Amino acid sequence: MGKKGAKVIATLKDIAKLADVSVCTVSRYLNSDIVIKKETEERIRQAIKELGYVPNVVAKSLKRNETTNVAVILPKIDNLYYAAMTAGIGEILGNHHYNLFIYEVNHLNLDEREVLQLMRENMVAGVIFIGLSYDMSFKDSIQILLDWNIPVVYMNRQIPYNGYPLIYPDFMKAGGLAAEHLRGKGRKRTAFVYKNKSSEFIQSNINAYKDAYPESDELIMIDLDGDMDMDRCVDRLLEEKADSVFVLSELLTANLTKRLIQRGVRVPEDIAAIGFGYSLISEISTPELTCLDFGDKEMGRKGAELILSQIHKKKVEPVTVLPVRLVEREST
Amino acid sequence: MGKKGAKVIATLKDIAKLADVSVCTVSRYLNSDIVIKKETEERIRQAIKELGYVPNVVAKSLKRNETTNVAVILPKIDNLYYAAMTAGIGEILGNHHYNLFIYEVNHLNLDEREVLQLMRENMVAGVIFIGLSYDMSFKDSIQILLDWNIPVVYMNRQIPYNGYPLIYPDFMKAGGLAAEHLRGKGRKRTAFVYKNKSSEFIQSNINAYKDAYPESDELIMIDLDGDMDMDRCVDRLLEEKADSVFVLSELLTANLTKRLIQRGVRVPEDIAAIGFGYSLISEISTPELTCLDFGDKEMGRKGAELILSQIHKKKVEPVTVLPVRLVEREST
DNA sequence: TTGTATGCGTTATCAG
DNA sequence: CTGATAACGCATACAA
Repeated sequence: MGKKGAKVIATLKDIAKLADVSVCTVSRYLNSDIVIKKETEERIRQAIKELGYVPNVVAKSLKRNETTNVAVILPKIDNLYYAAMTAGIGEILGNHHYNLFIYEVNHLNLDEREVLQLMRENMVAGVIFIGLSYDMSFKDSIQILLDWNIPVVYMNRQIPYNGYPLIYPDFMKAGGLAAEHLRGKGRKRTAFVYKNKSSEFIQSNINAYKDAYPESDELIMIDLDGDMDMDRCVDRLLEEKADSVFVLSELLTANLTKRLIQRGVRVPEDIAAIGFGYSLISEISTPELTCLDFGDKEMGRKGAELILSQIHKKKVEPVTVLPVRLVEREST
Repeated sequence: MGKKGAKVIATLKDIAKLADVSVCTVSRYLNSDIVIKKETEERIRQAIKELGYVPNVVAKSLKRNETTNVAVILPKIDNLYYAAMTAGIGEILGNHHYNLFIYEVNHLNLDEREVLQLMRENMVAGVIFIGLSYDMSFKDSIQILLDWNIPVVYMNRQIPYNGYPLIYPDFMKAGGLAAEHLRGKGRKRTAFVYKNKSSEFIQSNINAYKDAYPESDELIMIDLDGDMDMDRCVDRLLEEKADSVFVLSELLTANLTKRLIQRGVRVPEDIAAIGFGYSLISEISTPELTCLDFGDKEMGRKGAELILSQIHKKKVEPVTVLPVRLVEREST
């Protein structure tokens, strides 16, 4: 349609012919390492323009045995936190002219080994894993990528160093920030409310909390699993005469706060609420929620830098811990 | 380290040698079109296993002059709607063993032409654009992809057909659903509240509304731009004695509702609120918001199918309009 | 400063 | 049923 039927794709050879030089000279011009005579350069430039030449990075990748594609493997892309991390990753990658592959493992009907094999089949330059706190996925099988010399970054989970760089927010500090904040508000009977968290994750938060606020009462632990629904959770809070909740999820904080108010409990007067996570959820809630900002997007940026450094054969820190921030709002 | 120093990557040639067959036989075995003698097949299988062979899809792509990578170009990935669409796209692509590239154009410091060139450089099999309603990006420059024989789908915007398939929710129907709903609730003085929408978009919503509810009072139009902040918007609603608002954004609906309640207006008793968009925002809000579900994820799925069909040289509908659903909750 | 020749790993076209 | 051999588009060692 456009110009003259099916457009044929111009290659290096075509422009070499048109510019009356060798393929190799054109390649040199494009990758501009070596100097070229001004005159021939002009002919090449003309030919490129005339034929609308676009380089073929697939061929280049094959030849150079490397791509500029980085893969992100995550549990769920339509989740504000993972999306924010992904945005940060994409920003840095874009700045460095790298492309971003997304693999949402929930959708992929493949086992871990197959997903990892996909990475190598596609010759990705590096892989960033975004981990769920209650999910052990890939933690062990990742080794195979290292065997294949594919750089890896593991993001958002505090796990022991195991040969690939880790980057995660300072979850320990989070517990401490919450503790100090609630102490400042004169709260002593705090409940930990959570769902789908590993016991190590819970325990380390408890420790951080107690360290920062040793004179607090014994923590009331509420795991929202099967039997324990939101209403029973509220019952429990009232029975225990809790004066505050520390919820390990922003959405859970919003839902719990809403339920408390429906049940006639005043927030923060009767029970103060503070939650994990800083997105529009805590801002939309009524009352607006005091929450912990884990800097998801910044973590994405930093993680991308970690993967790029490795791709460029630079040494990187084994473990990067990012600062956490407490955002005070109405719910405390 | 792993096994024996730097692991060498096995190629077809290597397994051919080990299995004592020709390269081409191995290739045939892998792509299993033609039948192979049982015995040699077994030798090949053995060799593949022994050498841990993984195919190189970059080489394959070069040879076959096509990839299995689909690009999604969107304004912002850390946005619930676009993320939901992306999730739908990824689900279908994954099922068909296609990979998903993400290009967040806000981040890319490139002009449109360069972004499109990126698509061809990387030999993507197809491109899905996710459009903002107030953004004209790429609408015209897309033609160049068609010239290059790269299939395209344009998602989430109602624009005139221009040579590439369109898929979007039935925005017209949305206005109608809202109108019918408010009529059913006996509301007559409705305000349209919006921000960053094109005048065509506004106008077509007005038309849809009036068609479905002709006996309604004249609509009160409130554009939340520079001067018009949320508080002035509330003032205006009270002055005009509005009994309902139809907000063309879910987040805006949540914020407006919150502000109304802070100002002592009862929702829905004094003013009923209904908004565009169905995500956790409307569920978290107090009161929970009646809203219009545009089926973002499903649109993603359908869009992915559209691109796959084109890649496989099948004819596709020029325009696909997806149904919209009204979700009734507390705010009306 | 430029050209020739080779190969990256794969598929496809021939023969055998 | 199987095997040479030639591409695909590009980068590069080596010559000139």
